[in-house]
Amino acid sequence: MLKVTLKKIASTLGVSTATVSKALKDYPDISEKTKRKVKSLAVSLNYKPNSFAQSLRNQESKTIGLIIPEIVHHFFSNIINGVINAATRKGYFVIVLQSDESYESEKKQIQLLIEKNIDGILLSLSDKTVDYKHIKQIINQDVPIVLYDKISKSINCSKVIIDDKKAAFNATEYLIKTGCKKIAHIRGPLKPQTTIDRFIGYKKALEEHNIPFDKTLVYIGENLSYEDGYNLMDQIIDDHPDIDGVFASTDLVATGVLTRLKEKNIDIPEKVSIIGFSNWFLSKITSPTLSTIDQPGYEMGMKAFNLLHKEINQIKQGMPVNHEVMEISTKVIPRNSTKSI
Amino acid sequence: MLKVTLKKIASTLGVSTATVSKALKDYPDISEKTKRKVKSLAVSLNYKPNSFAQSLRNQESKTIGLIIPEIVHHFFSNIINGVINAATRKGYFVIVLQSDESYESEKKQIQLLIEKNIDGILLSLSDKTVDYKHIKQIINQDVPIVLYDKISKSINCSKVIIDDKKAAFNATEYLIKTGCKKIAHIRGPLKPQTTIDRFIGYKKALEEHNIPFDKTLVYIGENLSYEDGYNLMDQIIDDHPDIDGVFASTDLVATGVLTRLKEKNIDIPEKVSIIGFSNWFLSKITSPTLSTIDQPGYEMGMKAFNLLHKEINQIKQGMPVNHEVMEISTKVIPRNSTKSI
DNA sequence: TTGAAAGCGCTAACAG
DNA sequence: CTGTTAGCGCTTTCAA
Repeated sequence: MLKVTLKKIASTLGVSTATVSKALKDYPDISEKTKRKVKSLAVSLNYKPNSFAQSLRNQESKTIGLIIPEIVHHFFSNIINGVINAATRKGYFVIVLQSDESYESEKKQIQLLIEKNIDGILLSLSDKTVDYKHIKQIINQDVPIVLYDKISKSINCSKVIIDDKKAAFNATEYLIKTGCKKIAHIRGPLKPQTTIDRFIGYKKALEEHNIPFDKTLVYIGENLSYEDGYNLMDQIIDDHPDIDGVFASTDLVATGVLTRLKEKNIDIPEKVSIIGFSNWFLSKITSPTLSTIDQPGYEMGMKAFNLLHKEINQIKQGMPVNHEVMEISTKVIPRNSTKSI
Repeated sequence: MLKVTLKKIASTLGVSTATVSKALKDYPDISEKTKRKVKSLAVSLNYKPNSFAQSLRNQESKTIGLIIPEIVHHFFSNIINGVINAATRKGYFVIVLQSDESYESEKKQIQLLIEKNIDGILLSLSDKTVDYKHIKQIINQDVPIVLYDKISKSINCSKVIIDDKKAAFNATEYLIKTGCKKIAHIRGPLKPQTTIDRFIGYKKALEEHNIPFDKTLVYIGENLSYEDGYNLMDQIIDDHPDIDGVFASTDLVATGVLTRLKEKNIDIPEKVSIIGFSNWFLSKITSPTLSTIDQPGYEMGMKAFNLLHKEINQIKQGMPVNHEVMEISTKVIPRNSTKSI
């Protein structure tokens, strides 16, 4: 099957390519008759505009780049889903790239996307990203960018985030309201903002409810893995046999905690209550089911794309871009690993 | 920051764009001196070739399309991961699209990708896809396509698949070898090839081990969901109180089965053994842990991309393309929901 | 060793 | 209402 171009249509119809181009786009200055002729021939020849030529002319590709720290991850795959759905709806394609939580590859991916003349970038900072030169540089080049989930306050651009402090506050408060008095917290590594914020939220909830903060109740799960939860639970019980609640930074950790408690025949939630974070798929199928915080990845992906889209249009129309920080609200999902209020 | 083009470099250096272009690509017919001059200016000006122009000239975008039935799914996100990694390594981008298991959107996505002049397509058929005109059409247009996972034998193109029959055979045989004599099978809906093949494998294993096939032992889980497994287990026990093994079509179903059995205080694996399919993440954290079949999505994604890449190159070089069907091997992952051999 | 020129396919300002 | 023309930025042939 040979290529059908404007030129071919023009020549077989004995008109100019300009006429054909305009006719197909319903320009008002083309007669109905010509439009009909052109369109019907275009259809019968199965004409498809060459997107490269269009991009070259219009300097836009209708494609954005999405950089994900880790694709195989329930929360992030929900984000991918949200982004792609929002983008598809607006006629955009999404190129997905993985930074693997590495600073180096994050830099490289951004570089690649810029070279590709992408219309905009959606990025979640890798845990290991320490400086932001690479990002500031692309902002200077007027490439629209929106940060989602893992962000940095020192970057001046639009962002979509979860209020981790508030979410952690709510999780902890929920435990308190169901009667817990001595609540351990398994947090992630020291650096990432999300772990810090969740820790702060935990602390604040205790304070507001007049429970003295005890730093020996805070444990670090380096990988926030199932094993971390499983192993730390032993230590927690050793250190504090009278513990009655655990707020874990992720559902995975919480599941490890839960498994270990069951093995030790400690009743959940009667003796120890557990609340996780993320509302992963698996929290619905543990036994008992896991109370958690819903972290709406799909919505976040949608919002992030829509924000980016707005900026792309603003820049295209030469309007001033006003950056926006959008906060997605989270909520406690009560299940059976906590007592009822 | 203004755009740096070949023209700009050429004019500031007082040479032609042709020379600049060639110098940057190390053409042998350019003097070392000019090359040095050109290259150093290009670097200091931070020159990036315009990818639209390159694509237009070369008729290739170094971008492929990946159509996934469902992004938020452990197996498929592994596939995405594999594809993206393999593609990145070869300098390709991956546009990800979701068909949502709908025939209509599958058709539309393919259409969009073709219009985008993508270099090739990776596709897993949606469950609802009934005819293959849309796919045969793109094959006729010489757009390289590789089918992965859910395929159809009546489409003539390269494919990457798992031998579901063999895998299901192995799963069932494993149950038999660990002493099971009366094995139920929870299969998926009637149409998709994968469910059919898994059913066939199940049946064959029984036959080869002289266990008469009993069709009342085959149950259908319409959605292959946790709930399906949970609910069907009641029925299975009612119908066949002496059941001693269950081969579930997915780990999710198996987890439902497992939970229900535990609730009924039926010992796993002593009284009833369970084997799932896919080696989802969750199979490692149920209690008891779930024996299953490893379905290597990552590897599948890699292989699928590499196959596509080969075809892209063959077509580019005008070579004849020989389609290839690649079978990824699976294996039984023994865990604690089955007895030891 | 270098450059002029054509052209990939499309769009849009302008002229007729 | 239609066509001419120029050009987006790059590559490559051919001539100098």
